[in-house]
Amino acid sequence: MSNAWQEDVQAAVAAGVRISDQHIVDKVRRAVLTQRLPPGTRLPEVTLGEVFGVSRSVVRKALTRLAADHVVDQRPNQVARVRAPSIEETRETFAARRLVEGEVVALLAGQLDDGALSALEQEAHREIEAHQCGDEPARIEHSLAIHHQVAELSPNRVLGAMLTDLILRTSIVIALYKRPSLASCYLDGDHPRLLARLRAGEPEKARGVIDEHLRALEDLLDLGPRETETDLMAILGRPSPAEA
Amino acid sequence: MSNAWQEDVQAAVAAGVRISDQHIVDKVRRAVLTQRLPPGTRLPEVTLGEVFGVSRSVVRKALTRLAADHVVDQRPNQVARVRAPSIEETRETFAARRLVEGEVVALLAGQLDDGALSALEQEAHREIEAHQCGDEPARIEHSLAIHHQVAELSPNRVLGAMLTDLILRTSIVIALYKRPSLASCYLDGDHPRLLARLRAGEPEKARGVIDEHLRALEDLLDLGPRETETDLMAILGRPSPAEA
DNA sequence: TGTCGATTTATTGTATACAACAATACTGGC
DNA sequence: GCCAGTATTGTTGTATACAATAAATCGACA
Repeated sequence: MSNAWQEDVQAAVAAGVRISDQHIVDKVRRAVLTQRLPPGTRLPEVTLGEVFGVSRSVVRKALTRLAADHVVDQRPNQVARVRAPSIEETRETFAARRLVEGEVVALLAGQLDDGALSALEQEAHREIEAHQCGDEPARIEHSLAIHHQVAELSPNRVLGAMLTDLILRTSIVIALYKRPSLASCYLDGDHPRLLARLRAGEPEKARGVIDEHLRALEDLLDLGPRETETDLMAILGRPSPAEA
Repeated sequence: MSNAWQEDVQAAVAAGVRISDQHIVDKVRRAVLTQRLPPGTRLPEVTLGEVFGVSRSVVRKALTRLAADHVVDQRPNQVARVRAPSIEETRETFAARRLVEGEVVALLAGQLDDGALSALEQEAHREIEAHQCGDEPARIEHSLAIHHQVAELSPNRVLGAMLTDLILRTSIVIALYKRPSLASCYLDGDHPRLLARLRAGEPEKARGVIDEHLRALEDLLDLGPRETETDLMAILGRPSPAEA
């Protein structure tokens, strides 16, 4: 029950930081992203309230927003749970992200000033460093930072917001379906290649790089037919897999 | 203050229909869509609660969800208001919808069974009838039904949900920025053309039809430079337009 | 008369109490 | 030992009370 998670929060509370629903949303999102809160985890309102030192009112608002962000499942009269997207939805999420992020980088190609480009290149460089050091959490951090900045920089803010959402959802399912054998989902050179296209102002090439990048990422996941265990269950005619 | 709107709600309450946050969300969404609730309208929690016969708790949840749907603006310590997207955001929303709906219809081309296709064609036919009768509300209803069904039928559910959101947002800004001189935003033959492409199984043609359709729709709006009045205000150096 | 300031009002933020519902555990019968 | 029915517990749904904040109003003063 008691995660290392609670310590951060209690420290924040002790420091007098104002805990609002936004903070809870951020904390939970981050915890889900880093798999400290694995899919299916129950998130009772009172428990969350105790953890954050607020009442259910605040927690409820946070949960509603997290549900809108597809991070948790909120069903009537039932405890909220961390969402566990199906394999099918995972594929669809990747397809959607290819479409949206492809368009965003195409729009961005040749339109970025040197400052933004440099910041991106710095993140890419740090990602490589982190990977060489074997520091996977840091590597993920920098990789996410690149995509996140791309979303932020999108000239089309509507698409940018949609991309932010899709990056979050993709990250969740990557954590969920990553092949255990793989130490990392690092794809060598993809990010520098993308940035080179952006700098060179080649929209379609940039779109192509992103498309390949995301396809390669998806291929790294274990999205094949279910494992033997669950397959047997299905064959034996279990009424409902209880899996969204 | 008292709209015809309230009557429906009070009738529903009298009929013993269970009013939940979902109902409020639907009602407000619909009212915004049909411009019975024009952009900028204040939506105080107590007032809404009285109208629907529920307490603020329920209203708050509904407002939070409506904010997530980009229908209302919910800022801290401030009364929620019906969102008034800017002209820039309007253009971006249309661009996003062209991208997403284009992809969806491309995925759909040649993949629909006759039942779904027939249902769509019936809506298109009824739209034409309504237009010929001069019944604009009905025409909008049928037009929306077509796009809505396309979103529902999307093999990629993630894209489908995104499209549903974009259809709503587009409808809002159409109502907002429609040229007053125009009686209707009807585009002759576009929908039948789309359905023909879907039936024929021509993905790229279908994408092209949607793209043109949405561009034509956008061109029907008054998205030019601001009017003289507001322009003067800007020139005179008003500190902040206070308009999201 | 116009503007600044204080007071009042309107509205949201938060906590809490109770009701309704779901899931679980327990007990009695078979 | 197993199943059904019931009691209990856990959890969410809703309403309400009070605190905190923002907006509006009014009044004093220049």
